[in-house]
Amino acid sequence: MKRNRKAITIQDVAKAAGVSVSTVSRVLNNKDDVAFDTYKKVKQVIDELRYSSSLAARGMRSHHTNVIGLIMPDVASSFCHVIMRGVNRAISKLDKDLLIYTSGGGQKENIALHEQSYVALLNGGITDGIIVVTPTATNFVTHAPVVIVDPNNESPDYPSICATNREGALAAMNYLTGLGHRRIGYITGRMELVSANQRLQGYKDGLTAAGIPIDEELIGIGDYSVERAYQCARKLLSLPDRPTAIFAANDMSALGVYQAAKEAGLIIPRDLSVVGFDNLNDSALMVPALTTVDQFVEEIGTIAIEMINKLINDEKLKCKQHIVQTQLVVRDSCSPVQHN
Amino acid sequence: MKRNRKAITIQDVAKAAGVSVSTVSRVLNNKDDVAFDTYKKVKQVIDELRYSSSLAARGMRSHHTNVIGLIMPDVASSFCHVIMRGVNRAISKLDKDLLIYTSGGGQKENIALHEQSYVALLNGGITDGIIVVTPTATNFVTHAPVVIVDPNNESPDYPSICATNREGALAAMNYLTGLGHRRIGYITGRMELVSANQRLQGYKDGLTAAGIPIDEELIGIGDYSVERAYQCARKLLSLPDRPTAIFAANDMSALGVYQAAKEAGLIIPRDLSVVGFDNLNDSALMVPALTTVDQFVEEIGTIAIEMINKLINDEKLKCKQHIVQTQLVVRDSCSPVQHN
DNA sequence: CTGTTAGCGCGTTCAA
DNA sequence: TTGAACGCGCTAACAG
Repeated sequence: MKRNRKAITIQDVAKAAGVSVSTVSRVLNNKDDVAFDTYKKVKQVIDELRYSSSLAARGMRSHHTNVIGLIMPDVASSFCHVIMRGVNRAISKLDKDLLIYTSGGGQKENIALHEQSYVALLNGGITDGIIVVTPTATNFVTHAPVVIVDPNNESPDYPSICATNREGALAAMNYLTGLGHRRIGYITGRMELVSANQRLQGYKDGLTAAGIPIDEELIGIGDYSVERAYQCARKLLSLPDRPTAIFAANDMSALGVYQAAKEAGLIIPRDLSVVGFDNLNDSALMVPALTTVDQFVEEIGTIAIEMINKLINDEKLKCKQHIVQTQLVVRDSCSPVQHN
Repeated sequence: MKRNRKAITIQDVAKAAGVSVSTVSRVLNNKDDVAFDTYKKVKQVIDELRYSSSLAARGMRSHHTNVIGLIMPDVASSFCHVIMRGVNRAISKLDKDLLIYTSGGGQKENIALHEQSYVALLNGGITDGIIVVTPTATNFVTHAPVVIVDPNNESPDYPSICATNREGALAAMNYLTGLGHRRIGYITGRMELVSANQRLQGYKDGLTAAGIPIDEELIGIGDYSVERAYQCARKLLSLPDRPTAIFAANDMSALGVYQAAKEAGLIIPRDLSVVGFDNLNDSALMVPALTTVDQFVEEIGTIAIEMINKLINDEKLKCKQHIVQTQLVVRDSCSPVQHN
């Protein structure tokens, strides 16, 4: 491999083709006022030199780059993967490119700063718009549009996408109470996010609807991670009057419950019913297959792209807050409550 | 939210602070030849205006950006996640930033083109160096350094990182043959990659070492995906003289085997032993916990960053091809062969 | 210590 | 239809 220390510029192409830089520029941008012969020749030289114009310079000059930025809280979670997949698929139909940044891996404190500095970074002429997923930061400095997936409670009203979290959680709870469960534990998500609050609300509403009083002891504060959920589940399962079912705020947390249950010698669903939220790929593969609330994460990614794209094109959004319907998916992780 | 259509530039800061742009630039880059008072004032104005310098312009001018690019084949696989995690962690200690691009989601044919266009894009002044993971493309045009994780067979000798795949696979095979297995199925990885070939070789060497002839019928061609592996496993398990053990080229493929086994009514490990490769988080959570070969993926990500960083600093690499040791991790998915 | 000047690579006028 | 000149936002060289 030859590592050409110097990049080839539009100038090199112009020289090699015997034309001026502006002509090359015209060819690059498919302007139609170029003689076909010139066009052909320049094209050929471009290929030969394997020239590719500099995103930096292009963006700086023309103030748009056809690149969309995506800022994710982490890379460990399936949720993020699926978002990425949706985003990626939608964008490939748009003839735009995608640049991703991850703010994870740092301290909680720094994440917000990272997020903010990254929207600034991406905005420095290399990105036309940015999608931020489950932000820790509440505010961003940007001159390009921003769309938020699952916004922070404190966020000003950026355009955003959210699922019907409360309704989904409620459906799950109705299912559980319908099976006869009355001691139902709950493990929350990252409570600074709108989604986590809505799901918790759905849990509470579900109890109320079934005439079951809310027992704060049955609510563990999680953060959408396996580890945290595992800790919460351990605590719940060691309660004197332990719950017969646990509703976890996302599938990862349900996985934590599985672990804790296994450790406690409890068989799911015989001894403990479990419901998750998200319906990512993993949930169908878990043993037993996890009953969960589908929030069509991939679709969320797709919609995010559509929204940001409209914003970039200065089109109006039909609604600033886009709502995605959730849906309960029943699998094998729940059973009627055992009386013995 | 106010969306300032016009970004604030270094000029605005200079004007507001009553100094020249170069002074602002000095402050930004922490040059030490600035009077403390001036420094303080400029800093303050920067904060007030919430100014953040443009990566594009900066990169174009100074020819380095402190940003490293990462190009990944997909986002669906845990492998990629873990790589990202390792990369992310290593980079946070370096005071550099990371930009990720995913070439996945497209047709096989296009992936290579995507990869190539992306190294060109990232190289256009916005990235100091690039890491490419399991490339489909074999060649890249770039003036900045490139490091490859798990290179393509056809790749020219870019600096790269690879695990001791053959040795790891051999260890797994020795373990299986040690348990008495003689009909051992194998599901390959993406055969255009060095890793996949080496693992297959380890499988074959393992058989040979145990005096077992190689039966091509027992080798299914996978691609590191769950789906493909599932298909292969189905075929293997429906063989008249079906294998008593299946070695899958990665953990995802092992998951596919689990599915096929379940469908066929086979209990792991009683009726079928399974070994994977990678040891990603998932493998410990599978039921039964998967015996697999750890290839320290997170460490690979870390090393990739170290390598690209040296290259960026024009330091010499100790070795162009970095080798990471693999190690067999025994869990619950294998048992001695049953004679009945 | 600070300001002035000259580009980085590119797209976009405006003339020719 | 093409080319020359200008400026995007920034840093580095050189003056002062």
